[in-house]
Amino acid sequence: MKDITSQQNKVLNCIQVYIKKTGFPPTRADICQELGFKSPNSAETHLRALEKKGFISIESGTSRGISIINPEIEHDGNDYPIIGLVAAGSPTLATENVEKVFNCPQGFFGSNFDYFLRVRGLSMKDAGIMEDDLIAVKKTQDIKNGDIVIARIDDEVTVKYFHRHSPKIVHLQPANEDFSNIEIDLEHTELFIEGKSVGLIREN
Amino acid sequence: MKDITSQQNKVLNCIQVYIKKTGFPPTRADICQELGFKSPNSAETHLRALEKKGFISIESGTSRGISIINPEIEHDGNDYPIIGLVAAGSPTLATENVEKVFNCPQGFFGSNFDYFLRVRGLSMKDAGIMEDDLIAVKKTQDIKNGDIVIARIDDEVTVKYFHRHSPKIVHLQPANEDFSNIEIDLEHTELFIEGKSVGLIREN
DNA sequence: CATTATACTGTATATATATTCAGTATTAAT
DNA sequence: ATTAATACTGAATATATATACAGTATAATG
Repeated sequence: MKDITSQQNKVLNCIQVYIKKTGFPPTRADICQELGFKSPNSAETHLRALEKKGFISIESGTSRGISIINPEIEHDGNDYPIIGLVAAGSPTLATENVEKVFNCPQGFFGSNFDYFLRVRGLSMKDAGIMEDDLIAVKKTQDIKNGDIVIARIDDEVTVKYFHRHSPKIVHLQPANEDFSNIEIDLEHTELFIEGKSVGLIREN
Repeated sequence: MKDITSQQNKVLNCIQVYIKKTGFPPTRADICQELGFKSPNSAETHLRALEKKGFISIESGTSRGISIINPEIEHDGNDYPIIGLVAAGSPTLATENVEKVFNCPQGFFGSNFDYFLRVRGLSMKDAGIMEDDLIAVKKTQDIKNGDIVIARIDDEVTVKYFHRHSPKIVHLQPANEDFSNIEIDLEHTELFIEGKSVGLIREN
């Protein structure tokens, strides 16, 4: 993510606060009023800069068409997004990945979590994780050996047991004898941990 | 919370999905397009009804000024008892069997259900049902072959696949090769079906 | 039976809003 | 030294949008 100037950061914060307060994004004029600008073009240019740098997206010709990209995931109450476990690509909250939202009380699973991941394949079947199950994923890097993690290698996302063999070697173990262990040398391969599983839901 | 009609519910869902997808609320026209209405006034009247009933708030004179009001968390109809799968005895709702209650939105699993059953043992592990999982049980006698049923033989309660071989012979099949099939001759043994599994929750 | 709520179509319009254009000024980079 | 990015004011405008008004029709209610 690119650099952001202090003024642009003010605008970004302003947008976030406005959405939190009202439930919908601000207009150019709203931003001007919040930050004391006198011309809507002040807001416009900041918005275009933020868009160019990838912090927001602006829907052209659409009123209040601002949306924040990759925000801290805020579950506005109790709706959690369900994200399809696509073969390639990060399971981000990019809109095209959100299957639907699922209403779930806070603290449903002991730990808090950020989204649901729809499971594809049977590589974790011996851990009781079946096709189409919903894994409650908590975005965290705090992983212990034996945790079930959502890992990304390049653009491939998988759910596996996490085992650190040595500072540089990590094993991603399936729970299905038909699948083989993945050994990762962190020296040569980039491993990104999206988070870990803190719960599971199955709809029959 | 007041009653909501099915059409109003569609509109409310439409708003939620739209916000989740785009980051901002829909216009009247957007709702019309999503739901197939031909007049913006169709959306308008539904919105006013939803506002009157307290599901949304509408900022007057403001484009996309719709925000969803978080309903009071209803503990009335949404607390389901968790019942321990005891080795002996029927999993009745007698208070002494209720571990605790679990708050869960209505319609959480497609079908309605009556209580949660805490799983003991691994006899259904190949069906992805592990120790300590919570099975959502619907009390019903409407069982098809292949359903996962909660069955009681004398005072023994088990969770198994249901297979009717003949009018008098029922097989209760585990999903674990370490356990053996149970064949029941209804002529000589009494089999009571407590209900069937319609969902599953796992807390890690 | 009259009334109210629901559930729409269709038209019209004031205004809310995005967006472009024309400037000015400062700072960082090439 | 010149370009590019930042950081604004101010005015103008096409259009996106809320919203009122005029109808039609059905079901529920008292």
